[in-house]
Amino acid sequence: MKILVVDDEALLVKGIRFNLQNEGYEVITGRDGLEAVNLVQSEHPDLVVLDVMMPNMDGLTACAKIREFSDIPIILLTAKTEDMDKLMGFDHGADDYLTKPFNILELKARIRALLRRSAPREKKPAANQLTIGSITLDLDARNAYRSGTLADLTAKEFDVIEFLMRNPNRVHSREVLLDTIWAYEYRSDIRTVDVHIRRLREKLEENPAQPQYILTKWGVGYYFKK
Amino acid sequence: MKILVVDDEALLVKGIRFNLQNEGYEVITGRDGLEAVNLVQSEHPDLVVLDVMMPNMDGLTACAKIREFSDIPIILLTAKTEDMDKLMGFDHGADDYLTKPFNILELKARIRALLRRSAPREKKPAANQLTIGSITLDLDARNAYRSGTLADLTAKEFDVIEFLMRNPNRVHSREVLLDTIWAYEYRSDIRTVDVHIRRLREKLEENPAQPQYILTKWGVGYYFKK
DNA sequence: TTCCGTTGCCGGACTTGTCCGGCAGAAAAA
DNA sequence: TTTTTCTGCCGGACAAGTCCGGCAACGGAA
Repeated sequence: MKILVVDDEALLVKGIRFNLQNEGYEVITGRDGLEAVNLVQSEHPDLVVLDVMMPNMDGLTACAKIREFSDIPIILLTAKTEDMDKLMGFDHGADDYLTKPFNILELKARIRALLRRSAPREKKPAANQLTIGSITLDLDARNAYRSGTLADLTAKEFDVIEFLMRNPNRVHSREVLLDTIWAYEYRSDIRTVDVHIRRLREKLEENPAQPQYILTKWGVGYYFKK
Repeated sequence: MKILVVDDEALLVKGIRFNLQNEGYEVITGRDGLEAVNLVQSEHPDLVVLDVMMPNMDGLTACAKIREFSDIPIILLTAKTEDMDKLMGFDHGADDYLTKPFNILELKARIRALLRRSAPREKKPAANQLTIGSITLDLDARNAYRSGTLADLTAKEFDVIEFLMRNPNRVHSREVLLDTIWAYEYRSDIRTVDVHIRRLREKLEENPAQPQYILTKWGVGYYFKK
């Protein structure tokens, strides 16, 4: 998550940056309203924190400008409570307001709440994936993950592990695997399966010598243990 | 727009109700947390204002309960600033927080901001464009931009990149691309896709030799990386 | 004419299949 | 039960095959 912080008080910006980075956000900064608008266009942040009083272009104008082309969440900062009161009477398109000096915990909480609300729209295309134990397949991207880290599988390898994971706890003979995965390609050597199993273990198992998922049924074939 | 206000101080509720109704909102009210949860389920309001200190069930618990079945915007009210500080440290699933006594203008402004964001149901005859990373498509003008500068794509090239960007992070085989993009035109050679991909990379990637968006899944096909 | 979509070709990179020696597990024998 | 035999599995190495990207060129449409 990338956050843009814009204020002409360098010290304040530095403090906010430090705190947000500790929280795991990526932070970019600007000094005035003009910069703010440009940075939103070029950097595509996920949220903007804007001071109201700034040189070049004030925060309210910048806020309106940004709203012309983006629906990104915006938090406005004001120095005085009186300004705040005036602010509240109108709809500037901002999503939240804070009066300086503010509690950094409060800023964090408000950022969290806004991101939580605006985030789900990106997640929507519900990841088409298949997870058993610590192994996950992303069926769209055709990627496999072991404990969250990407394992670089080849096309055939992915075909094999997908078939095994779609039919777990069930032993498949080499013949069956060849027939279904290798399909109508010419029927190759039966040991080919062994090699693919071995490579999958190397890439997906903690300890390939003692696999806990891709198991051998002696004298029969292979299966994926759930 | 229907707003649910829940607080055990009848006078405060009355004041808020009066103000919000003047603003044109429909207002329903409750006295404790249990009622709050039930009313959200039965009345389906568009937003909830919840006091933290209440009999029967406090506001935080009610908030969590509501979050189990609804994504409706929630504003929490606290009596003391100290409570507020504690509140801020955790993520309760609320969207906003206010300390009593508060300016009624501020409450109105926050309600307005939350409803604006959660009601994109009337939205978007606006800019018909599609942006991922530094690549933007203008679907009306059928123009593509790399970091804001126009890339001069041909018709087919635009068709290809549009399809890829509409289905990002998902691998498409050459066959699928030919079937969907070249559709009912006579089925041409499969390598045609390769050439179009190459030209798109030349026009849209910083470094076409090491593309960061238009990627190859070896042995499978191509995909657009988000 | 110029531009665009298509096709063929080639070198290099990557993947897949095969072979083989060694070893582990299962079955048979003691 | 323990020991022996044997079958099947594993892992390394290598060879064959496949795929990809770049280049060049052709034919047709604008």
